[in-house]
Amino acid sequence: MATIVDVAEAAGVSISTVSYAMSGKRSIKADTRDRVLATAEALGYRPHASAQMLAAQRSHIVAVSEPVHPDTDDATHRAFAMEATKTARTRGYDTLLLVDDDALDGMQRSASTQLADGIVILDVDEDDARARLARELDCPSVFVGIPADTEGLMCVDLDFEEAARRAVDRLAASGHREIGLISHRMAPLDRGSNFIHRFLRAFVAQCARRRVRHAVVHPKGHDALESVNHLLHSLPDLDAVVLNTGADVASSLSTALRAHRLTVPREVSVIAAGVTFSTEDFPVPFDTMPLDAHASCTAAVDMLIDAIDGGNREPRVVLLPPTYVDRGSVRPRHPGYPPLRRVS
Amino acid sequence: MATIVDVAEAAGVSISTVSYAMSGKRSIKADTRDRVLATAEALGYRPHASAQMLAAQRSHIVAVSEPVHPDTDDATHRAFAMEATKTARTRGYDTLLLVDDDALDGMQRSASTQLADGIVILDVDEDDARARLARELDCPSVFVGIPADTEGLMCVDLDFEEAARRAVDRLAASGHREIGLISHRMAPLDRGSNFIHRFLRAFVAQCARRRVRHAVVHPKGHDALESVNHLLHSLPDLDAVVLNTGADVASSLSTALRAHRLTVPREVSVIAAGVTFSTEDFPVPFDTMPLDAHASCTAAVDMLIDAIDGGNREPRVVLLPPTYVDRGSVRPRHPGYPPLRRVS
DNA sequence: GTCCGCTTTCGAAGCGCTTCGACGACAACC
DNA sequence: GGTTGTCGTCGAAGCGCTTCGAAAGCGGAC
Repeated sequence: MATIVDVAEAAGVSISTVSYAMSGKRSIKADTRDRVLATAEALGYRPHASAQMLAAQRSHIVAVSEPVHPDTDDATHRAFAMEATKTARTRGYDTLLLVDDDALDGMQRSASTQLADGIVILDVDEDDARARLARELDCPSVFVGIPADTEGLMCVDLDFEEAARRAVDRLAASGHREIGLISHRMAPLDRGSNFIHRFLRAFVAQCARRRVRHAVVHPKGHDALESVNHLLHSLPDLDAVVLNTGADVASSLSTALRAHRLTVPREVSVIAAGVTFSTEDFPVPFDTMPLDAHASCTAAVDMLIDAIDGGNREPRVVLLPPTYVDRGSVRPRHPGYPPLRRVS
Repeated sequence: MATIVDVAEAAGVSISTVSYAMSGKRSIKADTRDRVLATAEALGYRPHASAQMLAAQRSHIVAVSEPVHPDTDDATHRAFAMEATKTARTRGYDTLLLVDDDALDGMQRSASTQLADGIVILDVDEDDARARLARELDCPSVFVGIPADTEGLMCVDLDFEEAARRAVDRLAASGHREIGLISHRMAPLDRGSNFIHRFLRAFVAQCARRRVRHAVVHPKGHDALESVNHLLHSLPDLDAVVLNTGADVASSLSTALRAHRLTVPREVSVIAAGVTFSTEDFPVPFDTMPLDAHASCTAAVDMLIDAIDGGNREPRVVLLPPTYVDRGSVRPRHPGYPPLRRVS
């Protein structure tokens, strides 16, 4: 392995010149710089990561805390880990994976040994032990998700409340009067997964505000049929369904409705909100306000890096506005109702 | 942040004594050691990771290369990443996640900057560019999966060939004469995903050897019905199905068979082989030879660490013998057939 | 009393890089 | 001609740890 000393000798300069030529932190005469870079290239020189970390007091590594629960949705889980890693990489950072058994320990360890410059925290619960730890650590961390107590934290997430409100508003405004929400299963809800609660509360509140009847169901299995049965029991004139659930349940919704002689959007309008999967390939695609792992992770990683490099550790909560993708699964209920203005 | 110097001063010893007390690499008088450790504890001393790496010339980090394809199975993907990380952690190593865009670059980078001590390579294709790169790098790497050319590589995987043979043997030995294989979709197969090929080839060969008729189908959608239709077209007297496919297809198999008035194991025996999901909670659980992410990753990480710390870089291919879990989904075809001896 | 060997501890030399202060050369200015 | 400033480069001091060789202290053998 060639070291900076080898490059310096081969190029006939001092090691500090090599360092500055490579980092660009001081001006170096153009031909010296070119010669140094060419020499480095020729020798296959790659700076030694730990030497660089030690000298620069910066590891260019971020830790990603990603707990796994029995009810974790694999696709979502993976998408967030991957997107966080990708974004970090484009910013010059590598990512260290912290798994659950090790969540608190791992944060503690990577922070106090200064292995990581910062921490991204995924899959946040309403009452999350990692939030308490994050406040103590003097290593910046960003939460992707909003715990109940955000005091002193930096958080980023889709604005689930706004997504719920927009879904209800859009349905109410186009004349729907009985809206069913198919939420997530009880397990993650009980655990306190933050966004399910946020969506649910905002949905219920907005239905009250708009004076539309509503019902909520938490599916048990993978099929939507049981959920649809439940909803129709509470709302015999069900005319809209909002989905904030997994791909399995969502993909079987049309079939489940058909079992009751209901079709989308003729008898029932559907909006999927805050979901990671795409409904594009469904037999009947649904209007969607996606939970975009890429957007969330990019925002989170950028905030983290701004805290590391820019020193901006101001606690704050950033809510990303939902985007409404119209796929024609919402149809006005009253004949002659003015055509909908396309939102977004 | 307390450093080793702070601990040394507070404990009234030299820094080398602190170092040895903590690492145990030289004997230190018991009461000195205790005093040092107590002081370190009291000061909240954690050795600085990069300083340790630099001095010891060892990062205690392994990189995990995990490409993502459009056809990647999320659950499997996640299980392997998590298990690799967990095992590494129990051995004192952290894991760096290398995502696809960055697969070759990432390996190159983490190896040549000595950021990683070794590399675990997941989701291996038959013709994998990472295999070529691994041969050049002087950083040890272990493949979880077997590429076509294993020259100079260290590889670990479930013995898919043996799993296929055992499935066929067991079915043939209990009188089955028409075995259908539901394999994976075409996409990963075309891409060259190594284990699908290995299973497939061994299955076909063993059917020929045992003189049983066979047919193979690659499902298109998530439902098994279409695959069952195909199999029944080729094998009207289908009496057994071997599954080497995803959870979606597998979970709908019983229903799909029922559509043809076939039940498991009455008319059709079923064995799932080389699968990551459990069939335990299926309405009809299937006999399974699981692809155990934990076992594979443990073997791989241990092999890697033996290469790093033990210096054992001998190229080799380790095939993990399949375990047969009997759940009663295989029933002898001929009345009076001697009861099966439990394999496994 | 001397020498040997053992245990326990220390000092110092790195590991490979970054970065600060300084220095030499040269041009510009009064 | 001296002063000032700028540019390009160098030397050396770290960053916080590991590890090697050696020294100090001590008991036992001769």
